[in-house]
Amino acid sequence: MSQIAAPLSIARSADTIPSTQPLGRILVVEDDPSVQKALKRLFETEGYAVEVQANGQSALESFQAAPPAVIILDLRLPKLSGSDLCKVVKAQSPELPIVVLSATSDVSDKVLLLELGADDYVTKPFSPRELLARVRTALRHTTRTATVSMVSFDGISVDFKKMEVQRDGKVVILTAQEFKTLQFFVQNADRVVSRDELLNEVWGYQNYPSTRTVDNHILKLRQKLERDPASPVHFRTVHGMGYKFVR
Amino acid sequence: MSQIAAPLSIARSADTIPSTQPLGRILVVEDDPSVQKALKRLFETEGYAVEVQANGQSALESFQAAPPAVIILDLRLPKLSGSDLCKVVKAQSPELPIVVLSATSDVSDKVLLLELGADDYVTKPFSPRELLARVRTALRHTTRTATVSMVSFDGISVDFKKMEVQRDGKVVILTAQEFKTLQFFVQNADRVVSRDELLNEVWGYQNYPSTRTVDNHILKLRQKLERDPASPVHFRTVHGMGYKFVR
DNA sequence: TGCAATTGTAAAAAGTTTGTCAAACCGCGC
DNA sequence: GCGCGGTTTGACAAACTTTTTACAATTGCA
Repeated sequence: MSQIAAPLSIARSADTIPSTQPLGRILVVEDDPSVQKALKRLFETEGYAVEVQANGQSALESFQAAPPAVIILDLRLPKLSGSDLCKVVKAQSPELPIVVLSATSDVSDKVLLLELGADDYVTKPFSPRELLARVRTALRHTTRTATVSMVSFDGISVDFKKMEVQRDGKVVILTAQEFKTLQFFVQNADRVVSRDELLNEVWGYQNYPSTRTVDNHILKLRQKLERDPASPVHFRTVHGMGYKFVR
Repeated sequence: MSQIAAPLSIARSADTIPSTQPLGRILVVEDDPSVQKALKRLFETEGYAVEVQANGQSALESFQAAPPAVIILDLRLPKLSGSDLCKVVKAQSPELPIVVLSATSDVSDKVLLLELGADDYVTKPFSPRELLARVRTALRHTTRTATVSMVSFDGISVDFKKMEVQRDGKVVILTAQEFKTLQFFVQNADRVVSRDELLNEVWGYQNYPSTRTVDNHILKLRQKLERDPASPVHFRTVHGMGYKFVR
């Protein structure tokens, strides 16, 4: 494991707008400008939206204005210490994952982190990939759907664990995005959802494809799941509003 | 890199009682009150039932009255030392996983622990998430390993005890990593697992190879086990999501 | 009825993810 | 230090998905 900061990802250039999956917004709280810069670049190349705050006070304000998906937190901070910030945030949003960056000496006490409510920690110097992996794990965790793992209606059954859909006993293959869309619809059955809401919830804050994209996905879902795609029963259009899923 | 993490989860609040089935009861044996409190909170927010005992003697009594699903054990304990407790428990219930919290990362200590019968250990500055991960792994381990030590399908037989795989009666040699990967797949048959999950579960918490590594191992498994590696039946790709093992 | 806005549809274009191979790397016993 | 398996990485092609685009069909309303 000889990780040096150098050749992490050459694949995507740092300044192209990442058009990848719905990752989240990351709040980096760090006062050292060079670390700031490195972290910002690291996460941005991976497709996250990054906000950097240099001190605890401003970080707290930022968090309260718009909570991010994860916080990466240096423990040594001016104005409001990392541990205090951690406590405040955890009191307000227990589910928000916090990854602490610390110098080895800071964590002489294992109690500290637990009490703070931090979810994970990485000691400096850390490998970029390690930090990424931890952030991803942290995200996956909170995002984990603790809801039902199967639904069925009208001869269609959806198994969220297997990520498999069957119609009349035959497996129907859905793409990742189609599956996610279906999942959202199932979880929001009988409610009218706007295209914008779908884009936000299914596609994520990062990507803003044109709203026509949504229509196309609905089209595919209808073709694959409706008995008569021309007159859909489950994936209904609500003209001028959006769509409504009915079991 | 795409995370499957669509932001559509229903977050579970920390203080609501989880309405899902109980994950299991954890016995925490720890004398430091602040660590007690922190551990209790940590596991309870994750949906476990937690019982705390401050010394070895009372822990032993509690264990005998009602064995928990896992024991988390601090080695330094009053009345009855952690290592003694460990021995007694393992003599009575060899299957009960014990995760030891140890103060030092001393190697001889680790050997000792494993001799005691502990299943895993976490050394001093540990991240909460890491501890959680180990507890989960420990739990999964007993529930599966206890039931199956052999599987066979489609002319392939896997013997977990002997660490041997045969295809059509002939021994197929797998490397350590390949075997672990296979084992994980077998234990999670029919479920879609992401590359990140594989990295975490099979490669472990401290290793962070690139996700390309996973693909290569899948490739090897296919070459060694599938009848037609070009169109795999058992090690299926689920595009955009990960892989799914089907018997 | 007619008009403007909205939605359906299919196919092309753009973009991403995965399969595969060869080379680099790492730890270990000689 | 040297070679040896096993493991990881990087590159590129192939497979597959998603987005865009263009046009047709439908809807709601004056």
